[in-house]
Amino acid sequence: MPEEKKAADKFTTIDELARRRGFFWQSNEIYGGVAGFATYGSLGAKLKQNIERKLRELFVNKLGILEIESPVITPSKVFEASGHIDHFKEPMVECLNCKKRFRADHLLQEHAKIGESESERMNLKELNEAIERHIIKCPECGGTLGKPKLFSTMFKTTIGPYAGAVGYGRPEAAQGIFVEFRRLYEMTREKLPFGVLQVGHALRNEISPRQGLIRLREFTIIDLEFFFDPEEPNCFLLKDVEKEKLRLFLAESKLRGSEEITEVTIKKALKKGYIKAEWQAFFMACFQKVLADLGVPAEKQRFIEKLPWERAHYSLQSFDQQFYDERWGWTEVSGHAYRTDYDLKRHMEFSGQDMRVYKECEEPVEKEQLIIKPIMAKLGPIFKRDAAAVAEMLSKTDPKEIETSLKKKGHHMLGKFKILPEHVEIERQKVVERGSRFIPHVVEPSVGSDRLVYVALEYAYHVKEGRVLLSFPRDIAPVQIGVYPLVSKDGLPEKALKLHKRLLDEGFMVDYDEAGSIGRRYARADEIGIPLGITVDYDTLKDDTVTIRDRDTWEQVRSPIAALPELLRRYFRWKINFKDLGKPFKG
RNA sequence: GCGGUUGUAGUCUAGUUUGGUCUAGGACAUCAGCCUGCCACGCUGACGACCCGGGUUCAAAUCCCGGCAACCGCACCA
Repeated sequence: MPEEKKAADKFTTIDELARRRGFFWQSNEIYGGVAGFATYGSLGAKLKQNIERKLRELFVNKLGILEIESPVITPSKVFEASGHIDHFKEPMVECLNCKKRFRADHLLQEHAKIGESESERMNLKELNEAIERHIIKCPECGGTLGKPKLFSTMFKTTIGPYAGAVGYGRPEAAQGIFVEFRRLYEMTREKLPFGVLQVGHALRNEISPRQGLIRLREFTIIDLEFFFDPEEPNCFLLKDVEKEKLRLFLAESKLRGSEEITEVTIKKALKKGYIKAEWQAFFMACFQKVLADLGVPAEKQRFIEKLPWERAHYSLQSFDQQFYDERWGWTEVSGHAYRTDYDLKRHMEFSGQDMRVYKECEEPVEKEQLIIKPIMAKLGPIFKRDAAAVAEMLSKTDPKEIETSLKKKGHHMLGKFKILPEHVEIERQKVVERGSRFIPHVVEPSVGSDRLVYVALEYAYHVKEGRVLLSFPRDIAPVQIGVYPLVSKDGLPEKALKLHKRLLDEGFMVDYDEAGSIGRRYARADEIGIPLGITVDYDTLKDDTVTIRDRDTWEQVRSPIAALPELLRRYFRWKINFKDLGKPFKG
């Protein structure tokens, strides 16, 4: 905009631009709005779609990852299994005097020497009793503490008319993938490794969301769950990325209080054990590329390793991908967690469904198996009604243990039951093992779509000669082409409208504008990041050629209309550059 | 949630201290028209605002209370 506000920071400037030009704004403004919700306007919605499309192109199209779409509302059982109900809430106490709030369990750990695992298992009543017993006062002012209460950051609801049917808005899209694992695995024709992607809304009832698109209560999450065999953890795509460098901010540096960045190739990061899973390293490289393609240079990116107590309950190792933000410093865009078999294992326990996969051995292994068979004809008369239970116990005990015991002592005690050699038949059987069952491991890259939109905006924002440009990479620009008559008379608008229609018909996102001077229209277009401007002038009427203008350099070339569709298609697929679009032209 | 600051058209803002000449002023944007022959030209006109709800007062954008929201700190951020 005309006067440049030196004082305003980039975030404020972008926020204002976004509202004015219709990228996004706060929802429900007419009622005052509530923090943490945003509505995208047509430009923002398109930008977001384009960014998501790029991710799909990379992961779904090129890497063959499956995409699914599952519901936001999820029965509570799912989050009991996933551990979110236990972990997505915090017991808080408020000081009755100074009103400051504290984590109840943290206070007990610090002031009552109660261990972390113990304090975390306590319910509110126990916490309250423990606080009273240890006479814990407010660490700030010494005031009396109120009763602890839980603050859940999941949105709770009831499903249907029954209050007992509790559901939650999902805080991540991942669980929608884990619960469908069996079917998805069948869809890959039972082959590992494979990945599943989901793009969708997630809900987190943040205590105090600020920062616009960066922290929303309802947002779009892109979760990618990649399943692999922990015994074959090698990433067969690693060679494509192993020479790429990552900037790591390792936990060990953090613990030392250092800000040291370890810049290493993927290969070295794995060799040195900085990153534990190859696939995780691979996806980290992918996301570094994604951010680079959105305009964030490598030196404005880093991966920060989470300290053990900062990690989610399901994670063995986590990195957060951060970009440098002028307002807030290093800000997370994506998280990379090694979730191991945690989720599938839990769903297996809670649902009773088998989440294991079957793996054939390379060669069948012949094994001799020891089998202890109860002779019921003998057990019955001796143990009477306990006979069945004894047989059951026999089957659950390690046969080897029974055999040695019988050999050495002449009997084996099963609880109070004394088993003698004549009660059982010992058999050695040859069994051929053709395979085994195991729970796959998972690495998860997870990225906030809204944050990507913000990143793209922040890094596209430029000021040239006092005018604002959004220099979006050409493949994410919400509008690709502007078509303008040089002046709005002498048949130029008619000619330009025809061209506009034709380009729309070719599948491009095209704007038409004839209001105001040509310079004004270029400026308007630059401000919403339209990469190319096509102008119909008096020569167009004679020879059917038009000028094409580059948003970033303001240079122009001249080209015949007939050649445009093919040229433009190739331009937007990054096959050719601006200069290849036509002959140089001076207006 | 707490403390501080703040809330005027699409955007940025004047006015708020000291209530009344405020029928709320300006700039930019937008729209209509003229103009316009390649980078925000100019002219004419139009549209458009006191965050919401109470209170004090003859009178409230202005003072008071409550709510909501934003910004900055604290806390939270799986």
